[in-house]
Amino acid sequence: MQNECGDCVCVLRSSVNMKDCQLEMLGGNHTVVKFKKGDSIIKQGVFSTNVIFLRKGMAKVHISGPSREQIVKLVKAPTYLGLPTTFGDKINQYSVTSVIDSEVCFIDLEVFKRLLGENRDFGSYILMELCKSELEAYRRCASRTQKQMRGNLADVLLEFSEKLFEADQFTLPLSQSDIGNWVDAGRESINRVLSEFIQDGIIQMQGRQVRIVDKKMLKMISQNG
Amino acid sequence: MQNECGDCVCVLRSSVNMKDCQLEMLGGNHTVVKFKKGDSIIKQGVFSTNVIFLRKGMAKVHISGPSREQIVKLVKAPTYLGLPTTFGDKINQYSVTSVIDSEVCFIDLEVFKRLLGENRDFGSYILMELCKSELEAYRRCASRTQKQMRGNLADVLLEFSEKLFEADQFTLPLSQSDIGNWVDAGRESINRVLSEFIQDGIIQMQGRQVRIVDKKMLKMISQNG
DNA sequence: AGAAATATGTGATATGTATCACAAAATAAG
DNA sequence: CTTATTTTGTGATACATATCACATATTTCT
Repeated sequence: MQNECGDCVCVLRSSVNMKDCQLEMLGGNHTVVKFKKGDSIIKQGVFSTNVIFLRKGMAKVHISGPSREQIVKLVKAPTYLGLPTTFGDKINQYSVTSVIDSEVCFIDLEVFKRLLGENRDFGSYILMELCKSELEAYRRCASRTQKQMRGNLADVLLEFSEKLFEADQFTLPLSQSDIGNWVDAGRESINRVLSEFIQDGIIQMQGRQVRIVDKKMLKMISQNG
Repeated sequence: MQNECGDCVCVLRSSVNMKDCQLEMLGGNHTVVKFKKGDSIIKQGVFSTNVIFLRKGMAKVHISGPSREQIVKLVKAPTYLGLPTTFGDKINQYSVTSVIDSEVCFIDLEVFKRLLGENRDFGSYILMELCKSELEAYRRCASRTQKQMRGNLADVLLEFSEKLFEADQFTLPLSQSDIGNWVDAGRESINRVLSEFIQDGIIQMQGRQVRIVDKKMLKMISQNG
């Protein structure tokens, strides 16, 4: 258990000067849970008293909009999940669902808050993280609404390739209709553009296995909207 | 000067237990500046070392997107401006421009950080604010992209009326093309829908003076997309 | 006060995507 | 293994909005 927790915060420990006693406090107040692909980790509308850390895996953050479910972003381990929804409101304001098998660490909110107070480095680390994700949210939103489908889909493919999987070949963890909910497009349109990309020799696909062939072209498409 | 600063943080002081010595520290390290309508308060791409507090007035937060300037949100005093852009990055990641004559308080970043560390209440207050604005950003983005123009414009009018001016009658601080940049629409479309609303007896307008006549109908339009 | 720049009002047309309607695959469930 | 259920593939059509093209106000500047 302690051991697990050492791993769990090791990412932070490198940048944050965390005392052993604080690590122990954390170790004594957490639970590790496994989630299978498709399982709900955080559910919008439900009361929450835990800070959640994604140890392994990948998850989608989504919020219910006026007419459909909007995917806000995809995140991969290691990262905190739903800090805004935990601190900003007692009731979860969005959902998080694992898109591949994942492992999650629940930390008691009070313990986490105490830690924030005691360890200034840790506090400013969390503050920074929040700021960055807010900035990212602004950028994404502007980009999504101003580009058209081809550009947005190119962005998604590039994000999978460069940020999430860090490979030219990967398995899409989302269905086409989910991708549609991410980039504000209909499922059919996603399918059509994907076909175009294959036709044009930009990507290859078999099932959900994607291979990016012409990354330069993808970046071109991403840029000119 | 001290006096001014007492006002400046009075909003916080009510909820945050700030010691007099901390107030003084703040008082000694700030500058109050006036901005006229249209002046740039924070400029994207510029190096920044100040936390900025909007004492009086109203400002638009905007970010340059792939093809045009995207207005992210409108804020009114009293509020901090650009915390994410100050903490998240040394270089401003978005711009803030006053839309009516405003008064702004520049606080040295280091002093602000020290304050965050020393005063736990203040720290968690700021953390909360950040979380809330991130949640708000998610909600807005989902709403904007899923609703169509009439719904979005209704939202904007309601926001002016209920959140920003707290009155049924007010003067639009934005041009129609700015409103377009806010809700992702062309200037002409905004104009047309505005005319429709007038025709339908939902609002009255003379110049930029707006009077909301049928608020219920506006809310209806806001909801059904 | 007069000139220049910016903001509004309104038609006609173009265009990207949504939506509907099915068929075929692929996955999950019993 | 068979039956449901969810995904994917593709055409035809509809529609909301962008875009273009002006005319007219209104504000700003000198």
